Amino acid sequence: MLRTHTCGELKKENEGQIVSLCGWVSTTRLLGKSLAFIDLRDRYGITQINFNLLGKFSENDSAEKKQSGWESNLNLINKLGREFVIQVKGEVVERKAKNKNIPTGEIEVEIHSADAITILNESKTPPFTIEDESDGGDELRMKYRYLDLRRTPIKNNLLQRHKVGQAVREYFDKNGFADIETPFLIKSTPEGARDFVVPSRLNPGEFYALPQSPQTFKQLLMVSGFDRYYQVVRCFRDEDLRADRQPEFTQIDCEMSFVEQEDVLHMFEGMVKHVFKKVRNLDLPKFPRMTYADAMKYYGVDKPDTRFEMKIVDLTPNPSPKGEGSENLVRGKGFKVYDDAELIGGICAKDCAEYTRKQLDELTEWVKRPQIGAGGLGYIKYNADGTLKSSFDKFFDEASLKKIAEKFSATTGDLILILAGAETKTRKALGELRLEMGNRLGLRDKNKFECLWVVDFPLLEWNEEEQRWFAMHHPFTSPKKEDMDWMYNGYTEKNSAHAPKANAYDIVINGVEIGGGSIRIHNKELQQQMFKVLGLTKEETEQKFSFILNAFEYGAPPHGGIAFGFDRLCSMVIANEDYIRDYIAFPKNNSGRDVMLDSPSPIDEKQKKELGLK
RNA sequence: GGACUGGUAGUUCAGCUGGUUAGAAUGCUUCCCUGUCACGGAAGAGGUCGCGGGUUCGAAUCCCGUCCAGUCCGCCA
Repeated sequence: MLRTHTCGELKKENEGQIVSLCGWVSTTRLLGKSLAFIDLRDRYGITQINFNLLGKFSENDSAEKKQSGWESNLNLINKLGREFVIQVKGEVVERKAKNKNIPTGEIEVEIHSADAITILNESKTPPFTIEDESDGGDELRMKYRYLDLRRTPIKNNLLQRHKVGQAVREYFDKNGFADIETPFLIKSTPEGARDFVVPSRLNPGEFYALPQSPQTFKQLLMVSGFDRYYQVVRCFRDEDLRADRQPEFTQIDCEMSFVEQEDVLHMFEGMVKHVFKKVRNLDLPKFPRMTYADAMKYYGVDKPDTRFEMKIVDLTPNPSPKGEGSENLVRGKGFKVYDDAELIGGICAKDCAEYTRKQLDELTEWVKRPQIGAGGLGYIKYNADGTLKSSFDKFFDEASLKKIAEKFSATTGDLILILAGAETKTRKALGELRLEMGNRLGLRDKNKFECLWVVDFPLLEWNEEEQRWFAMHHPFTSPKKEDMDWMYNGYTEKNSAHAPKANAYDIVINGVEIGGGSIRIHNKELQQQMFKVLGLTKEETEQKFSFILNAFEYGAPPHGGIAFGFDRLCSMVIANEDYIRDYIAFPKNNSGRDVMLDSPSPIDEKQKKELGLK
């Protein structure tokens, strides 16, 4: 070993020891001609080297010897640049001036001669500073990712990610789950995301697909009798990227046999709790359940951020057959927008009645952006003096406004924001507005973790454009028992009004979808019927899915499972954020490029020919 | 496929209602400094203002196009 210790472990107890350290020169500080400090950094920390440039000589040593020793010391310290890799041998001594900010701050390693330092490798000046707060932009940091990974925050993210992974494996092992690998070179299937595809040299003109997830394999493993399976596995989807989406990402893929939905929720809630306990020492309370319908109704999304309330209030008269909200508070006042709107809804922002015209105009512009797409923004200010002021005063008297305010349980000082328009779009816009207000009011607390299960997802959605049904989760999801009849007789209806519900569930933390799963179909006839409902012909079904249909003929057990986005789970557990690139060692940029490798790249003609591509 | 924001020194940014020699900080180089730890002080080098075209006496600045990056929408079973 070139070192006896790491740069993070020397403490006062080590005083007097002769040690050898290896690491990267973080900074050098030269103070005059006789004293220099070197911050030596490795994965474990930083240790200060105290370099006495005058050297250590006995009285008998000649002046020339002292002079040349000093000169070579000075030469060396001037030569040492940032990120040089060096080995240092010296004595651990207590510091005269201690640094309370670092764990090794009580000691330093003292050296007197250039001979104590071996340059193991030189370094060019790095293009950005290797510090906690780097001056480097994203693109540059990605290009020199190996340098970025030297920075403490990113390094810690990866080490914490390792801990999350260990906690996951520990939990599964303890609960009898077997880690079984599944292939990467598989078959392209319709439905779902776009496949990444790999040409086959041995079978010219034919292609493998990379798995979007090991879905069918894990089901086959259930048929094989491995009743508890998991895998931390790479998945591939050729879709556009986002801050929380990479073309290759890691799933914690899980499946269990002989279970019902409740068993699955219980088991994997346990896993998430275990991870939070192990990594952050947090004890999470039991995760609440919310139906998909309620999530959409009160939060405008299927992944509500429940760290704050501000639920959506529906003002549409007779919005549902049950007659909820049937009281007419908005129609027939002469305000055409509300008379015509399919949905009128709003949120109540606590203590925002003081919002200025400028702030409201800004919010209006915000909701009118094409990404949100609202036509406009209505508001009611419940002033501190009890009066009410709205953007539609022309049409509403104060009593009417008061009634609306009551519906929101608003009190003086509150601001009610109202959107109106087509139902789906408006509901979504309200959800976005709610999150935006949550941001502005600082309600999305970084120290808070609110987990919940969203359950009872619709099994299928009618797609108007393609005039066919789409599986909301995936085509292997089983319908709820009470909707079984629909699968055979109801599906000819071409709208989502009576669409069946599924035994499908998502786990959501702070408004981020961390994982999702379902109880699967394990019956061949039902699976065939599902493909039929989805518009696949018999031939397509046979060609694409015969393997799983065949398997179902040989005693498939009832089974269900879940898959977690491991990258998202990590970014959430480690930093409570929704940006995964800093938790992946070598991520890709917005256009799916690896800017370090400059990949993807063209291949040469010979290679293409060999693969049957030309 | 679309919306928005950005692209100026090695780096992060300012300058952008057109007009001297395009600035700051940081990094880099040299010198000074014996307890620093974001060390301090002095000096210096460093620029195809993303690219192409246009308007103009004159463009980093205005216009058009284009490329790249980021965030979002669509998309992501």
